Amino acid sequence: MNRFKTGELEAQPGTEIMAQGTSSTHLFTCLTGMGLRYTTLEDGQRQVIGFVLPGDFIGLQAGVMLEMSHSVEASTHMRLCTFNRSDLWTLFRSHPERAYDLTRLAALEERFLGDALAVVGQMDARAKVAWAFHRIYSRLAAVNLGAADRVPMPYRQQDLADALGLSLVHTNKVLARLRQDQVATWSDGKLTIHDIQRLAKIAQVDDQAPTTRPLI
Amino acid sequence: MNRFKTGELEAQPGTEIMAQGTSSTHLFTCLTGMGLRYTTLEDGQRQVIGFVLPGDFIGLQAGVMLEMSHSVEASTHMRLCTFNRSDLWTLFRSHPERAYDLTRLAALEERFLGDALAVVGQMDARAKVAWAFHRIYSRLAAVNLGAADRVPMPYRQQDLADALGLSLVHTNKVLARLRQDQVATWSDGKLTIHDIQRLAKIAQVDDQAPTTRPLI
DNA sequence: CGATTACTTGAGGCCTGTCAATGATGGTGG
DNA sequence: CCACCATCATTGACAGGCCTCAAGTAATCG
Repeated sequence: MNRFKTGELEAQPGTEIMAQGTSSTHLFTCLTGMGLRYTTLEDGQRQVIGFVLPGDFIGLQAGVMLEMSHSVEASTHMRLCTFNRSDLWTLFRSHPERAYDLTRLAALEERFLGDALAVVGQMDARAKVAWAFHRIYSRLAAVNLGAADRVPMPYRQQDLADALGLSLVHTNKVLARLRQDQVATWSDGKLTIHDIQRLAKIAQVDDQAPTTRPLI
Repeated sequence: MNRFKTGELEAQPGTEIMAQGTSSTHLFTCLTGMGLRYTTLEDGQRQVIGFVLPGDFIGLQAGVMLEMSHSVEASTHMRLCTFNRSDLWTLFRSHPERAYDLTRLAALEERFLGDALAVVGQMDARAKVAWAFHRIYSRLAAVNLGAADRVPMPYRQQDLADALGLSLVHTNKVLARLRQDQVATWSDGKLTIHDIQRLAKIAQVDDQAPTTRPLI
């Protein structure tokens, strides 16, 4: 895969890596750091589509369609591995197994989005926040980041609120309650899980082995 | 593409074509009829992930991952084109341009899901319903089904409610209001658009050219 | 040290969910 | 042919979860 790598890029916190509605000649893989995917509606409201973690591929849509449907922004300092979009077609011709991985990755993203949709559509605020915590925690654990019960979560409460379809104020109150109930604490960019069992129960997920992600 | 076709299948209304959490040796393309994709949560609540229309591919997840994250059900009588899952890998080796289409399709689904997430997360009930109407209408228009202002929509109000994260009762009241306001009427499985301009405005979408879908 | 950003907390109101009852339609069996 | 039942759509009443408004604290920065 390194044959297609064209270089590395550093992004500072707050930088917009890809912009909704635009194309891009480059695709990325996140090496270190964390970020956000989000769409902005016509009336200015923002929906956070997902969180970008190390190992994530960025810009598949720009690669195979011509336009990104969402923006990607760095929340922390990020190191990115860069590819040329034009090499993507070459990869499909000469490396079918890599192309297959890419498709699997797209299907995995689709699955994640489906899960998120179910959460945002059906769960109440407490369950939503618990689910987000569980997702962040297990995904970071899968790439060996953070300690046993403490992982980085360098976002703002507003980001979480926009991800879950909640207001900032209500999100804050739910966070306070989860903290009081000794389930999980999120402060200073760190998420600490106090009771993973109860968290999983509130979030309605069975706490099982994480799915492995193909690396691009 | 017909080289991979292994046959056709008929499904009656209410039939579960693929089940969440299971694998499948077959993949499908919807030829005629309409259906639903949905996930069922642990507590029994249902989230409709999307609507299956003629031309849609079914089972990509079962194809490249080993498990479906959602179920697919026929709402009307459906005619399906069937493929063998094992042929998928062959396709990647021998027909890279088809494999590319498949990936584009996956990326398109991801985009649709992202849109849906933004709608369910950010919009109020009236806008949600208007958006769903607009989506169904424009997607069906893209495949030349239905008349100028009237398209088939063979779902139940409960299906729409589960798609938008609303209760059945409230969905019904919003439908009544859209009808009274002469925006759109949905009854007897038919959706009639009275004022596409206002509908698009309520749904916060610019009424523009539909995106073309690669056919598998 | 004023300005900015992010987090916190309280009060009040509305959008939406829940409960409940009714009507409409179609299939089924006596 | 008509009770009987199941499914779906409709409507009203009421409650509650969540949003909005507002104010205050804390931390960072030029």
